[in-house]
Amino acid sequence: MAEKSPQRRATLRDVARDAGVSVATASKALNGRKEVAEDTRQRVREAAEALRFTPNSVARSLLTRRTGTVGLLTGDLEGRFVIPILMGAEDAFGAGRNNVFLCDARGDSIRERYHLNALLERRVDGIIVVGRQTDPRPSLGQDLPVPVVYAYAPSDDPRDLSLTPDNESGGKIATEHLLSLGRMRIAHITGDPQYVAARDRARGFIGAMRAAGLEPCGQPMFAAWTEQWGRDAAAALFEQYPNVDGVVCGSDQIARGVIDTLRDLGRSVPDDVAIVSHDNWEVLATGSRPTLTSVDANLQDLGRLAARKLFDALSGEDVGSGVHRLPVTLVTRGSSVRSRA
Amino acid sequence: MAEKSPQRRATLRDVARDAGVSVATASKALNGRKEVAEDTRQRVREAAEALRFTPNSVARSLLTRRTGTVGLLTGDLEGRFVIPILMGAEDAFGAGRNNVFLCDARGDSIRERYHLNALLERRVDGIIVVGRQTDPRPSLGQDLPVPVVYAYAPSDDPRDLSLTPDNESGGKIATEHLLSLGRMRIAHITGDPQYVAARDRARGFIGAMRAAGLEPCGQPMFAAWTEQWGRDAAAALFEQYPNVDGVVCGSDQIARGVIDTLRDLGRSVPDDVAIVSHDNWEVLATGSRPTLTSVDANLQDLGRLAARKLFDALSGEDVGSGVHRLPVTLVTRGSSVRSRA
DNA sequence: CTGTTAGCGCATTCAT
DNA sequence: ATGAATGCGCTAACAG
Repeated sequence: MAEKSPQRRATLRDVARDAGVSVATASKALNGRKEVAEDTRQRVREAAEALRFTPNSVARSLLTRRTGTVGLLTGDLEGRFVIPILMGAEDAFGAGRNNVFLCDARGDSIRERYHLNALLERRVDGIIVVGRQTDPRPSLGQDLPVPVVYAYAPSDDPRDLSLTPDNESGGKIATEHLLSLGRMRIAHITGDPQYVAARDRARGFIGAMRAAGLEPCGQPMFAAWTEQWGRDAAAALFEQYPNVDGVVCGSDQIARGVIDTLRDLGRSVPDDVAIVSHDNWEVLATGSRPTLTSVDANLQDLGRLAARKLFDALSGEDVGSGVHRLPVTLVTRGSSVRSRA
Repeated sequence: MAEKSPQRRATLRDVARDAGVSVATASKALNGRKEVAEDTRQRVREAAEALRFTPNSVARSLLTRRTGTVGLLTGDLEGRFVIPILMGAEDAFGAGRNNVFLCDARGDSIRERYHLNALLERRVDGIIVVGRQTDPRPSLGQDLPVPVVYAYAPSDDPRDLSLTPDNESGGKIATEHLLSLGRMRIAHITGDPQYVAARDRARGFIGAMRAAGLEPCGQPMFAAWTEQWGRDAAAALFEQYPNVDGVVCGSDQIARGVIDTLRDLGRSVPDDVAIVSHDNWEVLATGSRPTLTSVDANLQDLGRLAARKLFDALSGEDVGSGVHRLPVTLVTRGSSVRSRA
């Protein structure tokens, strides 16, 4: 591994000394300020290079009262939805001079409080709170000294700014897609009814059906976000409604299960039954046979936007407030439209 | 969202003033130093509370030359393997007073250099480099002023400390598991031969077969880490060797594909053919029918260990060097042993 | 036990 | 164009 440097790292003073100038001048030279002679600047640069000088941003922060850091407070990293958001945020920051502190509270509110405090002590310029469900979560409060943006899981306080995917619209476009393909006997199999996401999507589904003047085939079937439930639900569904020709699934896992059962039943996807699902989880959607048409929540964009909102806030603008529902997109694949192979 | 605090945040001086003591005393009081009268301490605490004082760790860092931060430099966050490692590291740090800077270089070495520099400017106490493959990656160099640990992807410089899963042993225990079940006609279907991981596992497989005095059914089949390849390879395999009774798969995705084809062929898993795979990717392994027996790389442990090694280095110990191959574990499920349901 | 003094490394006045 | 001085907020050494 890398050697532990035997002596102190070079400071601006060392550079100044070697370049034969004052610290002030050295500072100006390295920071590209105009009021410095070109040759002086060059000398300073060379001295800095020779000493492998790395400016100490800790000292700078102390002075400027800006650390250029942002805290990312998440409930759990396992969460499939946290990562893309995190990537989006990291992406937006990575381009600039900011860095992200990652804090995983492991779903424990005590630990969250603890991490929040740590972030505040570190003088982060702002905080993004990322939840793993779209259910509202407790606000961190209004009296924080830094701006906060909530991503995925909205805050339960409308004074906060929250960004979350528009799941109702997701259920809608999924259903409209099937309708546009001429399917008319459509059912909805989805996950845990405790999740707002499940209920939102179901609402979108029903709304789209009504708007088309059609009745859904049975009530939306709620249970779990698993392949197993997809298999079981599909078996029950096709027993009761053998002529269903389209299924909107609440998740890719459920869709995989549904397709599995349909194969057992000898029904062709998409010819006999077209399937649309949610989440567009790459590994599930593209590994499936046929591949899955799925609604993508564009989480990376959501993360980017969250970061951008924070930037705006840092430059003095108001962050805004309320829950913003961000657009989702349909990704069409083989489970709804037969690919010409 | 949270208000931007109108005025400066309270400083230790404010606290000292309100408590009627000097800054030094206030500092000692809050830091729990012995040389302070209990009632004084109490007064200071109350003043701090009243002012909602949050110590500025930036100032403290400047003085102590320790930031209590660690950089986590990763190639790409999408990577399925990065997250658990990251969780492990965050876990190990989260317990203490440390925080993690997350940097995603997006697979770009320029950006990696850029991030590395940023981390150094921020005076992180150490760095963990996480790659997405077990193939060796370029060292960051020996002349860094902070300790570095490489996780998952080992450094190509033996002077660095690298932690990576023992994939050869993974191939071995997977195979031995099938052998212990009495299977004797075993084949190996795996991923991209460019990956060291694929070759290592294959070596483990062959070694275990030889050790048992058996010949593998055909050469290990290399191609891609996808379900599609699993399906295709299985079809080819069982055409040529219809009596295969066990398959070691290079990944859970491949295993899913293999099982898919076996169902088409009317072969029962695990009765006719037992399957073992690698990665133990929860969503794939438990969603499968039957569920997948899979080799888990214990990546979270790996991340934790990496963090711990860094700690040791920070306390002056030598980090050590060389590539350390960490133990992997077999998780037994329904694809190799019929569950009594 | 408490207060005074002295920086940590840097960017910014304000002189020169 | 350059440099001396100041202080960001805190802790450590020392003196009382």
